[in-house]
Amino acid sequence: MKLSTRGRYGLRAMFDLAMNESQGPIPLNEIADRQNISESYLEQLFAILRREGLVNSVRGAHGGYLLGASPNEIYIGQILRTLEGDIAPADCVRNEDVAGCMDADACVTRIIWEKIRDSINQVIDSITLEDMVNQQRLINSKKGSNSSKDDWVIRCNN
Amino acid sequence: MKLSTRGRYGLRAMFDLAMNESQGPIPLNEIADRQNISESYLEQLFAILRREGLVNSVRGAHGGYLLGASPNEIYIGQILRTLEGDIAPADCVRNEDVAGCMDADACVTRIIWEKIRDSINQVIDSITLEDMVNQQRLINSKKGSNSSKDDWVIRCNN
DNA sequence: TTAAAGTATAGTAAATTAGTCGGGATTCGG
DNA sequence: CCGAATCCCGACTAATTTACTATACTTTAA
Repeated sequence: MKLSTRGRYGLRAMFDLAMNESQGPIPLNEIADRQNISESYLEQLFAILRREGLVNSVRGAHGGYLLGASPNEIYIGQILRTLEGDIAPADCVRNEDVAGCMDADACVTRIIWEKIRDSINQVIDSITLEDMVNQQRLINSKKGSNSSKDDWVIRCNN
Repeated sequence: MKLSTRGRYGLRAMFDLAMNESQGPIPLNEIADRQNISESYLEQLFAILRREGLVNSVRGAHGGYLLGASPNEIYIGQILRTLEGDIAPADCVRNEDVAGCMDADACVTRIIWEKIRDSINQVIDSITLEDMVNQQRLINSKKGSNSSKDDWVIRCNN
């Protein structure tokens, strides 16, 4: 019942972009360094995110990636779903593989999976990247003067 | 982000026991047949459930398994957690492997994982086996006279 | 005594995950 | 125009996890 690294790394990388929005295009190696994620793996993830319009790319020297919309328009649900597919505890409650669960209406466990799915979606579809950025800045300001530029960097791989 | 078969099969098997509570000990091969789950795999799951006290076993001929408590005392959260460990989208928000996420308080993604975890737990810790049984009987009664004894059997593997 | 059950542990095949690798195609700065 | 910095693409692979299977018990009712 864990998210895969796709979703977890992807969210961190998008959050990284949001924190650096004003800096122009951010090259992947910067994100990879800051977040301690393999650059070539990130390339895969960003290819997916780009197809979905969640990021824009700028090719060539001094290129990099930009958010595809303002941080307050990007919900983390979009990010996670793009990278992981529908978030659900069982296949029979994913839109994708509507997986012929015959008699679905009469299936009590299905009702449980639906409730779990819906409660997850309610969380991830109510938080934007902007929310995350604001929360991070609040945390940093509370830490006071000894906060460095990279205080917001997420070090662990979760 | 799917539950494994351990949790999914386990819940169905426990629900099966709850539906048949009055029948005395239920042997695993009955559950395996009804639920279309490998019997030897179920054995493994029931070994875990037994250690946790969620079921009691009766050995020997005419033996089988009984619920370890009344259906209204068994929350599906207990079942899922016993078989899957803490339900959480990332390791850093599991009680089990408190996995040294240094600076955890300052980690914004962690806050998201916590919210997801909590919303899932709220669902699974508010539903009992009795709730499931009641809901199933309600569904069956609505279907009217043409309902057979095994109308509640879950056929799909989700 | 025998057959129907549970108990325990090890092994294994399949699937998924989490990457790596190699070679392009673009673009900027000099 | 050249070369370095970048994104782009697809195939490949290693590691892990999952989902069982197999084997060899022990216990108990009839």
